Amino acid sequence: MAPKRATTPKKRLTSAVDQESVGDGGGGGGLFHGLIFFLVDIGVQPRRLQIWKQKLVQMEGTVEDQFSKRVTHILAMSSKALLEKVCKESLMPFKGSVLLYQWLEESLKLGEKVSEELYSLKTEAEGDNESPKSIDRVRNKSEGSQSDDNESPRDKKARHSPEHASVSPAVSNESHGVKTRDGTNNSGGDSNKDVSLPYAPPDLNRNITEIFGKLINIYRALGEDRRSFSYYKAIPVIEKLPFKIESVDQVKHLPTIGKSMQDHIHEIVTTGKLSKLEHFETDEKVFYRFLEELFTVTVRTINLFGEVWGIGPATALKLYEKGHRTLNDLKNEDSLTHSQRVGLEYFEDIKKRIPRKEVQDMEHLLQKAGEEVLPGVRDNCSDASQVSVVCGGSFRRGKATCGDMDIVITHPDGTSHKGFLAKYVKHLKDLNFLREDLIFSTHSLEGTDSGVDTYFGLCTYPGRETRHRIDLKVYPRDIYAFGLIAWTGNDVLNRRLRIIAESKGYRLDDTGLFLATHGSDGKKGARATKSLSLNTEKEVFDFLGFPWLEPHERNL
DNA sequence: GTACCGGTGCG
DNA sequence: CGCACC
DNA sequence: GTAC
Repeated sequence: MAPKRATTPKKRLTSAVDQESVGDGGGGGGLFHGLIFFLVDIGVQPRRLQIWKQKLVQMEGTVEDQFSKRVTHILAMSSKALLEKVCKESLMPFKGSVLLYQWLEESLKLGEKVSEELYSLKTEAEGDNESPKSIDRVRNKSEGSQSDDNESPRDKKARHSPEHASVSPAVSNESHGVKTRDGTNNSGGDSNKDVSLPYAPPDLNRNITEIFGKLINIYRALGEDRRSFSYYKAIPVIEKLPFKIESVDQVKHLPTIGKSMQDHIHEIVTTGKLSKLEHFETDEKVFYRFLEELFTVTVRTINLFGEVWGIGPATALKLYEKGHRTLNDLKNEDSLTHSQRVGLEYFEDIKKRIPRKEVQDMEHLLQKAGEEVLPGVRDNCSDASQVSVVCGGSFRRGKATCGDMDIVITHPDGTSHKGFLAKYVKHLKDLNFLREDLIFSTHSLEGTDSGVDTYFGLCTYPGRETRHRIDLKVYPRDIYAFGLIAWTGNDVLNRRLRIIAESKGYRLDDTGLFLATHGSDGKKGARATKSLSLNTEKEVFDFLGFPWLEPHERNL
């Protein structure tokens, strides 16, 4: 039954922090006496934020939860984060200081307020006289973290392929809602302004992130997911830095960068390489004394096997131990599942990236095919009802090439989606568009589960034979917004949204937003609790109190 | 010392 | 169940 | 490998 109506989340940021003033060994003193801070929480780990607030208050500063005239200092992780929180207009008349958090860190470290010069985010009076050296450098960062592909380190077989064509400015923005025949957006409608900003991925420090990227793969191949994940988290942190790292001191206090990574960074900036990585790449044995016995292995082979769709670290290792050494060997292996066989057969194809243009063509093809399977309400009625087919994933985020296609489907009438996928897949096979199946699951018919139907498979661009990975997801209209968000990503954003939801007492996933029922409610069978009803992406963002991001702004 | 991102299909 | 995937 |  109707779960308690959720009260809208409070807009307040975390309130004044527990003032349990910590002892603080030496008289921290009133370093920040008289200063009034507004902290932009975007892109800051909550824990970190909390610590900073605490410090500021300890040292007699004041922290405001809202941006106001009283504020003398704004601190932000980046200019982008800043603008998400404070609009440019209100910033212009602002006379105080706008600084990077690093200013605070340095000040805390040295025990005195360091010069604001180097940390200013202020864009001078606007218009003509641009800021001095202040910062144009900061303007574009965090934008193009070229975590090219899509998602987590887990998935997507970490193909480190180049998509470095930067971001295509021509972001097809589609609509966030359900497309209706006559082109009106019957839902997602959000701000339609298509701001094609001048992207310019900063990417100083590529020297470091590239090496860390390799370590991610290596550790994953060794089954050390945790460690791998640590590097994964560190990369975006480093990427966002507005300067090129030349000394370890500059990264000493960054989150996710601890002792070891500092050492690594030190070695990289001084010698240009990382001996640890060299070892991994050349020797192939030795390191991991404790694993040595088990893995008398070449990391490469395991890595390679693991790149086959359907084969993960465990299976890759098994296959290696069975004596296989090449992909060709695997073809004779009986134990492979159907999916793995398909993944193996089209190994090279699947790795190829798809040009944006082609994805767009295929999106149209898919939309058309959808309408053929499920003809919409004709007639003149303005409210035509038509199946909606949107390509999410990196495509929707505006990337120039895509590793695969994530198709999110729904129907405005709220019922016609049922049973649609099966017919749709059949039709697409008749069109010779879908070529091989990987996974096919349907729930909409039984009404069990949340009613999402899913298909994973391979498709081809009309007239060609190259296989591309494609996912089709059919959502009931009422939870469509959640599916669209989840499948548009990126994963960093998804996780941030989830965490925010949790902090507000909810659980968020691609099938909805639920009151965090504690423990009891099993989720099998018909869900006991229904998702809160939010019709558009915008509504979800708003509900969570997260600043709206256009799809192409979601490459966090 | 220990947790770290979560949920689902397949075999 | 464990493995793989998103 | 990092943070609690």
